[in-house]
Amino acid sequence: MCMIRTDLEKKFSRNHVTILVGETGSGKSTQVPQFILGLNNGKEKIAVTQPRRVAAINLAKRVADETKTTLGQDVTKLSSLVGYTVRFQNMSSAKTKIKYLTDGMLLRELLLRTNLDQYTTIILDEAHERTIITDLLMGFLKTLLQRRKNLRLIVMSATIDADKFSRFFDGAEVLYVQGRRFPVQRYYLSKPVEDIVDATVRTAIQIHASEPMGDILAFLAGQEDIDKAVDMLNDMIQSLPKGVPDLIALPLYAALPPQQQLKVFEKVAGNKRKIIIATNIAETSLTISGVRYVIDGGTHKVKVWRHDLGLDSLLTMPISKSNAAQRMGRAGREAAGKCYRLYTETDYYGLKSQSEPEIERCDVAFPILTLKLAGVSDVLGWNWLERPSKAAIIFALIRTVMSALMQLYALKALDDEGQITELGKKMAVLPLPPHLSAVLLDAHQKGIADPVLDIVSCLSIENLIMNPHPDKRDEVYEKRLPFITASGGMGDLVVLRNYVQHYRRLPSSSDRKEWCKEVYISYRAMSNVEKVSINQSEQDIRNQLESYLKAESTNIHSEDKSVQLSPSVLNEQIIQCFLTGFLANTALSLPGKMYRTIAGGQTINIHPSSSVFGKNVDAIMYTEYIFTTKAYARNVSPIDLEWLQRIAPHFLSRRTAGHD
DNA sequence: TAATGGTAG
Repeated sequence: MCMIRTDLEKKFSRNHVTILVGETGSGKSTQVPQFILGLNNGKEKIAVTQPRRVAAINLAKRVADETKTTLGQDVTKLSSLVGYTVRFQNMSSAKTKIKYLTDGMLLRELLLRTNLDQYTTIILDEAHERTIITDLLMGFLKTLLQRRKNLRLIVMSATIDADKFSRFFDGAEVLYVQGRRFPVQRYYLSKPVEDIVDATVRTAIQIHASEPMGDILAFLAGQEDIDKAVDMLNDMIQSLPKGVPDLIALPLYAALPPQQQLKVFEKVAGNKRKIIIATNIAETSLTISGVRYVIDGGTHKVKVWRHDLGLDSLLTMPISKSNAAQRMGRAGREAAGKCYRLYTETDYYGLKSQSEPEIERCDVAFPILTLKLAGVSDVLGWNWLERPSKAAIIFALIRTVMSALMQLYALKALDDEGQITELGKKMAVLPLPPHLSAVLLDAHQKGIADPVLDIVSCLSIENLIMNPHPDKRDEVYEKRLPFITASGGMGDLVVLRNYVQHYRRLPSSSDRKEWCKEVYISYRAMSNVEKVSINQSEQDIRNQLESYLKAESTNIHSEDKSVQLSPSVLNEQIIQCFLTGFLANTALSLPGKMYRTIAGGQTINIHPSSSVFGKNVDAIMYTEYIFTTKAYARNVSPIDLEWLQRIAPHFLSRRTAGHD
């Protein structure tokens, strides 16, 4: 770091709030906490937040190495100076001096113990990524600093947002540190290309034929393009002239089975070169050593919340300059590198300097409920980091916040005056999106939490059911068929529960692994849904949710009734619980296998991956609604119109007036 | 009969 330690220490001990600017890899995430620890004879207690779990865990391990201490909970070890806390693992104790944690964890601590008295210093790392949670933390911390005059805050960021952060914290001092990085040569296209997959493949072959050894990392937007590029490269490799080294093409995206993901980290033996074709997972989340060449396709997929329709859409969009810089940097981590941008230099200068913060593009039901829980009544006037300057932004914010408030009102989390209800408080504490919290609490009240927990746990984990490569599709679907048949046409939620029940009944972990592989379900994800044996420091989702419910049961009558019910009656009741959370996601049959949503009157189709696809049912409920080539409902269950009439008579009669 | 950027609790 170019700024010397004593200078930084002087500034940190004097400043209430400091903005520290430095590129990823400058060592600030491991060094700064150790500087702080030295300030006050080791009396400091430091929380360092990270947007991602892996980063929190790895940083804690590195600092433990550097300080020659062991990580952990074990308080008998005097040396347990460094620890970490993430959702599934707590490796920290009351003695931990430097605690790395995900920003979501710090947010929970803040909501449960408002003053964060256990810390003397809070370090928010990677603040420039502008996740919803980091943004919320900054707002809450700004208020907290007024109450806790002795609390030190350090916001660490890449260059771009430093001034904005400084202004937000009333002109906090901005300090700069420089990391060690190698130069990366940039190349642009002279004119735009039409087929980005083809251009990526040709660039890769050209690098391979003419450049010195070193691995290649290429960025494309999605799984489809990546699989296509890998297939094309594998075909072309066959016809490489003799004497040219071997080229090994590997895909990388989150929905890929973990085993295949690991392959990108393996060193290739001998005279060979690796090319990894990845989504933006390789931009921040995974670092692959040995990369000297980057090919940047210039696009990524972003989730955009259409509050007018109440649906998420996934769009392929141009990246921002800061994404481009991050991608380029991947070529210069170990030595000088080269970056091939598959767009023109003019196009580059036309890119936005950064992507829109998450809070501006996503469903804000969760952040709004969080603010309400924290006692904020005027959510529009709250000190949002994004101080809206343009009327358009204010308008968008109002519309987004209003639709989130309406959703929360419909879920009975807010009352007529917009105040948080008792139910809303319980919902806000559960680590689930508001809709799923509503479902689970309803199930708990009805005494069927047990089976609903199976399903809710599955829905709240990412990349559980994987998408097989087209070659293997039929084979995998055949293995899944018995579980679909066993659902008796009750829909995808019941199918999901059939999977969990089967998994649970398998006798050994190798059986479970093997079965997951057959049906293309992620074993790693499934073991987070439900771990069969649990260490003290580990918890799975099902257990975590169950313990929240137990803490709630003092005033709710809830003995488990699910075992007394026949399977079909139970399944009906399960779906009725989901209706209380997903009332807005219901649709009635139209001629021609189309459906019309009850709430908005839009036409939608059942996604072909659903077990209800092609069936003739009067009405459906779905937990996911996405727009790709058409509007699709995914995760679909048939529903009975009587249930709707019973649960929400007003909703149904008002909405279907005129429907014939 | 079509298709799933990445995170977090």
